[in-house]
Amino acid sequence: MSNAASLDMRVESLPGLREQIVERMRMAIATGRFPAGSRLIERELCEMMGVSRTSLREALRELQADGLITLQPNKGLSVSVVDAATARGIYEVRAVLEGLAARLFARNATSAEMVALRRSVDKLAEVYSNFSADAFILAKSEFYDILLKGAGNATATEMLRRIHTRVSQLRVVSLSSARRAEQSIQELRGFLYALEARDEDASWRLCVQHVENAAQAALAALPGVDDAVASAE
Amino acid sequence: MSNAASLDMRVESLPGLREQIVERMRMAIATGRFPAGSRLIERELCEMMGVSRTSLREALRELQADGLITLQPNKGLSVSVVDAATARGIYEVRAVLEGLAARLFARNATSAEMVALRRSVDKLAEVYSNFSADAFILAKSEFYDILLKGAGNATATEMLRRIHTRVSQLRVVSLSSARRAEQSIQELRGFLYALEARDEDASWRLCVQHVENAAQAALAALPGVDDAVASAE
DNA sequence: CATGGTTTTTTGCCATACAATGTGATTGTA
DNA sequence: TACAATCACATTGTATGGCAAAAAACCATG
Repeated sequence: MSNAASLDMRVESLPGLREQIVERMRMAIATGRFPAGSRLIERELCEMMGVSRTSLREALRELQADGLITLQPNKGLSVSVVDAATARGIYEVRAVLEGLAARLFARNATSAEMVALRRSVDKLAEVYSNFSADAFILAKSEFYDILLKGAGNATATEMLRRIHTRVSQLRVVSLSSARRAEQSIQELRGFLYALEARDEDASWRLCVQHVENAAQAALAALPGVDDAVASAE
Repeated sequence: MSNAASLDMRVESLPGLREQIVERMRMAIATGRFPAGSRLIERELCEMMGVSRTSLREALRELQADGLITLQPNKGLSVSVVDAATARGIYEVRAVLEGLAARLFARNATSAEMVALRRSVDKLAEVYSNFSADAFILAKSEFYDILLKGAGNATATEMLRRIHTRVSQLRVVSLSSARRAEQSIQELRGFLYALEARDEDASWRLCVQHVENAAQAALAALPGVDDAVASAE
């Protein structure tokens, strides 16, 4: 993101209060500040963030559209709870959308983007060796940014962005077993190989497989109602 | 929908003003009442529908989240325009999501749902013969309702619901060539056959193929900036 | 006809109000 | 005590009016 590819000299449109609210709420939910199932009272949120109900409610509509919060008419909002079935469904969708992105990247990406992606994977492996959960998440996120940009499908990108927030809700970051992380990187290397060969079918297959593996690892940790789930990315 | 499967005796949650607004706006955009690219002024919409700005703006956030309208900060809202590239992207996403639904239906659907789907296809073919565009659209929509319900993935269903609205914007209903409609039904029959055989891979393949064919037919009609695009479903 | 300033329109955000509904407490009663 | 009716309160849903800031439209002047 911070390299040559971004020539857009825009002043990076100022936040806009509503967007700030959405972002802060998103973060608060993703990080567990508002646990799943907890109720959200408008007045409290207003005071908490120092904004008017008008703006807050508009922001809440967006979060609601993302499926991040649930509204029961005349009763109120609560943070959506994600049961095992829903989680599986989300991973299924994610698999095909990322698979699509993979196929499109293999088809459309410029060689510059291909190089960027390779660097990104290298970085990911490097970060993995000296073990920093935050850095790993960040690197992974960068990887996806490049992949999606190269794929060039705005709709898919947008949908994955939304899903990502919901997955973060599960992944109360703890990077799971180092076992899975290592396997994950292995998978990505194979994936990258297929992309560089411009092999659409293999790219698709490996990407879907990668997400399915992640899903399996994540879901295995989920059913226990008692404790948080680990990141299996 | 109107058969035994629906035992929910709820009073079908009363509309709620905001939802009404969303629905009417959705309809207005889908039917071309507000053409793509046209600007939307809040005050006008308020007067037009007889609601307050508060409610209206909340509704607009939902439409915005659906990608149906576009907001330029401090400038205003306009109905999103769908260029050829975007349209292709939407069809790509739709293909994989429906493909996923197909696979899941083949895997999970009850035999009752399977029967219902078959009936739905029969109806579709019947409606086709006596040529009623509205009835065709309706039957098709019913077909998808059954498919998605049987697939049992709420996330995918929700995403397809959104996409559907955007596609409707293109499909200024005219049912395209009877040629394509006939082929479409043929494809559906093959698709149904795969589903009934519980063949997940074939179901996937045929479903994706079906959407890609529809996309090709639709996109072929699109590039002409001059006139509306036909339905190639 | 360009240019620079002024008016108008429109959005973005806010405070407040009030009806309807849901919720919990209190009281009345068996 | 147990239970039912009632009342008070909290919360949402919607409406109104207002004001600052940005953009657009307009206009006057060089």
